[in-house]
Amino acid sequence: MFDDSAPGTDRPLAGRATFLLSQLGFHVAQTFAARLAPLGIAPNHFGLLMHLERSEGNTQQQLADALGIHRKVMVGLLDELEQRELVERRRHPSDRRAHAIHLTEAARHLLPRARQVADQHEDEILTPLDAGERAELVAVLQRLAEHTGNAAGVHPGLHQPATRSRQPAD
Amino acid sequence: MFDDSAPGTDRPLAGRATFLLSQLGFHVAQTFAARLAPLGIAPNHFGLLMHLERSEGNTQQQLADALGIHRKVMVGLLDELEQRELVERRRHPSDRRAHAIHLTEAARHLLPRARQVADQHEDEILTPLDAGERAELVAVLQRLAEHTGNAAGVHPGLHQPATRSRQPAD
DNA sequence: CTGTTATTGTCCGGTACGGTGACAGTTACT
DNA sequence: AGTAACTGTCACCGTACCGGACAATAACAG
Repeated sequence: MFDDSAPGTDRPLAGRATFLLSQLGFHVAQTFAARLAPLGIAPNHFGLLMHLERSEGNTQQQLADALGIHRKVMVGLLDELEQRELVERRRHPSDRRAHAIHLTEAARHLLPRARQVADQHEDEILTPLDAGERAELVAVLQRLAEHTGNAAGVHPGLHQPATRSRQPAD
Repeated sequence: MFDDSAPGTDRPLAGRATFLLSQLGFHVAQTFAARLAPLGIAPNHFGLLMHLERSEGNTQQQLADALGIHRKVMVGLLDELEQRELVERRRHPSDRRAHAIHLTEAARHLLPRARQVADQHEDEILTPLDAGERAELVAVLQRLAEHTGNAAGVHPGLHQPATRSRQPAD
């Protein structure tokens, strides 16, 4: 595994923070998707549901803006969530061309479980670190994330297929 | 039943290390691909070229094993690199059915530039951190990466697009 | 009030990519 | 020799992304 540990000449990939971030980020996304799969949702669904919790009745356009994605992607996302009966497209009270998106009761039951999954996942990923190190890591990552210019809580890869159908076979 | 979820005040996504890792990892991959694009190669090409530097004359199968990908992916990767005249498929001295992969002179000229791009990229990403914090971050990330079980230096998303030149316009 | 323009949400088609199965050439084993 | 195993390649297929176009509705000018 640690074959290419050539010290000296050029820094190996595993010594670059950028590579580690990309590698870990990918792994985290993969495993989180696998953990979430039994609940019938993908990570992007989870993010959307969490956002919906605080923005009941918003239009699809508002949601798309908030998550930094295109309206078309929101259509697909909501289609999937609606099919799982986690959201409802109701009539918007003041704008009849828009939909007011609401969480269903099922979603309110699902969300705590999903959050628990996320907590377990986080705990597993951070196993090697103690509490202090975890807090410090989060603080550092937040500083880095802030510097990137990405809005807080907005995942730039939300348009991606969200790593679906990757059964926890590995 | 268990109303343990305080509505609206749960830990936001931006407070989870897993989300930050995924978000940052994606952003890093994106921007690195953009930075590497002018050189005519993608991040996975870069990783392969770096590996080839130390394993001249290996077969495609050996390379695929080392990078943790399938032989078929290696075919495509080498096709692209060969088209850019960065690698050569020579006759394997002892096994006539296999190819011996070698870097070209152009690749030896390109690699230092690519490494420089990677250094600049790393420096930009880590701008908010001082030298001590950077070293500590790398150390922590290495511990986490080791715990995931992924081989060091092997990017689990090597099969993914990761290659597309996403304009940093957004 | 009427007509024009902008917005919302949806659908459709082209395009590219990842993943799978089969295939020729070569080697290794009996 | 003859057969099994391996390497590298190709062709196929299902799927996801991206663009434009569209109906319905709203907002606004005159």
